[in-house]
Parts: sequence; structure tokens; C-alpha cells
Amino acid sequence: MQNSEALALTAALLAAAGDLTRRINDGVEARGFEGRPAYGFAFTRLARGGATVTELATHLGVTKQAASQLVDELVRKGYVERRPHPEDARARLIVLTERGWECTRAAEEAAADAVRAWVEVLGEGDVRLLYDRLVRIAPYGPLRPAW
Amino acid sequence: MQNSEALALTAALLAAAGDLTRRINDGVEARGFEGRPAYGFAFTRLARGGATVTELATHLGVTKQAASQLVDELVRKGYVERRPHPEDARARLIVLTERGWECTRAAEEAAADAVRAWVEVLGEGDVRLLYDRLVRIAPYGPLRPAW
DNA sequence: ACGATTTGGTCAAGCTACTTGACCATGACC
DNA sequence: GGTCATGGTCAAGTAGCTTGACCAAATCGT
Repeated sequence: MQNSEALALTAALLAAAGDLTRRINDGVEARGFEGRPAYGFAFTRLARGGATVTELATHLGVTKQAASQLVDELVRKGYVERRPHPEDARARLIVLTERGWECTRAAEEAAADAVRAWVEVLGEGDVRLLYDRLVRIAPYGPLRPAW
Repeated sequence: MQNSEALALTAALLAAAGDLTRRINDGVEARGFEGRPAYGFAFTRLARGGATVTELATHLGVTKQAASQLVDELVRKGYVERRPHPEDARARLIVLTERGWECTRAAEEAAADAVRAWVEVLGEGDVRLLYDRLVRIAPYGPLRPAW
């Protein structure tokens, strides 16, 4: 593989990721929610029983201060609540509200719509293969804003 | 494909793209250049005979003001020059300096190194296939910062 | 059991990379 | 040749992160 192709591969990845996130965000807004792409990724972490600010920060690949500010935003918009943590009095458990669950489902639907567009071009098998390969490359890396 | 998988696919794309850009940027800095990831993508556009600020803006998916600021930065660091445009007195042609070419090559090498790590995991064929599929999905979309 | 250190969280301030808005100079179009 | 479009810059504003300081609760060492 030539050097110039390696940069092109990176560009293609970024373009694809940007395309998807934009479509999803548009879809979420079209369903009556206001937000930014980071919400969706926060939701995927919160959906499994809630999370602490620090856990969220790790998941998103930002400082805990930034995660805390994001949570402020989500609280203000009614998507999550800060509850006392059942096992650690220092920590707070961030959990989705009913509206938060609705927004999560909206994001999943929008994502499914966007991916469906890809499936029409590549076919189900290739999209699944793409996913499989990507997971093997960057299994659980933080979701940093990309460039 | 289930809804939740669609979001996971997006996350995987972002993680992979973020991983690559980080590795490349580290590699470029290790080779003695200072910069940020956007430089590399600007260089790929400038490498083919230069470009105007507006063309660069389109390529990167930002406003022309933002592109102009990026060019300021690149000029300050000695990577590019603003020349009068040979065919349009309003425009300026942004071209790489010798140091700009060196940095471009460094970015390509770093990208090749990063991709090589992927090839070791997936094999050359799968990486090439990945690239092929990505290009078919998001052929020439702008390279927006991803989330 | 108790002082020292670590960990979870927030407050405050600062910065980077973008945006929008205003503007000028040149080119394109009847 | 006047009108509008296009390329570029200057200026100001903003979003979303960062670093640094700090407090309270938990954990560790002795």
C-alpha cells in the first residue's frame, strides 16, 4: 500500500464518520429533539444502568470537567438526572429520564436510517463486514472528536 | 441490522478515524514538525498544484474564513506561501514551500506506519477492501471534524 | 484507628478553532 | 457600464474543550 493511499484511507474514514454523524444528528432533530452528536454517544453509555461522570469522561475521551459540563447541558434539557450513587457517597449516578430514553431511541432510529442508506449501496453483508473489521481495529478506543 | 448496532457502527468509525488521525499526528511530530491533523488534509489538496482559499475551505468543509486562518497558521510556520493567482487577480494561489513538502511527506510516512499496524491485524486484503467500501459510501464528502 | 493519599466531582478561568457579519477588490453578466 | 457574483480578509462572537484549584468521601499504610 502506497504512502499516499494511507492518508486517503484516513480521509475516507473521516468523511464516512462525519457523514454518518451528520445524518444522525439531522434525524434526531427532525424527530423533535435538540442536541449535538456527542449526546448520542453519551446515551449509549448511560443506557446500561447509568454511569458516573468519570466513566462518561473515559467513554467519550474527554476530561471529567468536560463530561460534567455535558451532563449540565443534558440536565438542563431534561434528558438526564443526577442521582446520589448507591454505593459511593462521593459519586453521582447519571441516569436517563423518560425524555432521555425517547431521545436515545430517536438517535438509534436515525442511525438505523443512515446505515440503511449505506446498505442500499453496499449490501447488508458488506456493511456488516465493514463493522466487523472496524471493531477489530479500534475495539474500545475513546470517541474523541476526530480531527 | 438492529438499531443499536447502527449507533455502534458509527462509534466504531469515529474511534477508528480518531485512532488513525492521532497516530499520524504523533508520527508527524516525532519527525520534527509541529502541526495539527488538519494540516495533513490541507496538504493533500495543496499537493496538486496549489489551491485557493475557497477551494481549501470546500475541501475541508469549513468556511473560507476558517480556511484563511488555517493558511495564516501554515504561512507563519513556513509550510505554505500565498502567491498571486496567475489567472484571477482577486484570488491567491496557496502553494507548499519546500518545508511544506517535507511535512507532507512526513505525514504520508506516518499515515503509512499507522495503516501498517492495521494491516498486521486485518491483512492487506481486508484493509484495501475497507478502503474500497468507504470510498463508495462517502466519495468526496468534506472532511469535517467528526463529531 | 487515624493521618496521608487517592478518587469523584465541581467551580473558575483560559484558549483554540471555528462561526457570523461586514467589507473591499476583481470578475462576470446582461 | 451598472449590477450582481465571487475571492479574500478583518473583526467580533461562541462552543466546547482544557488546565488549575479545590472540597468531600473513600482507601491505604502503619
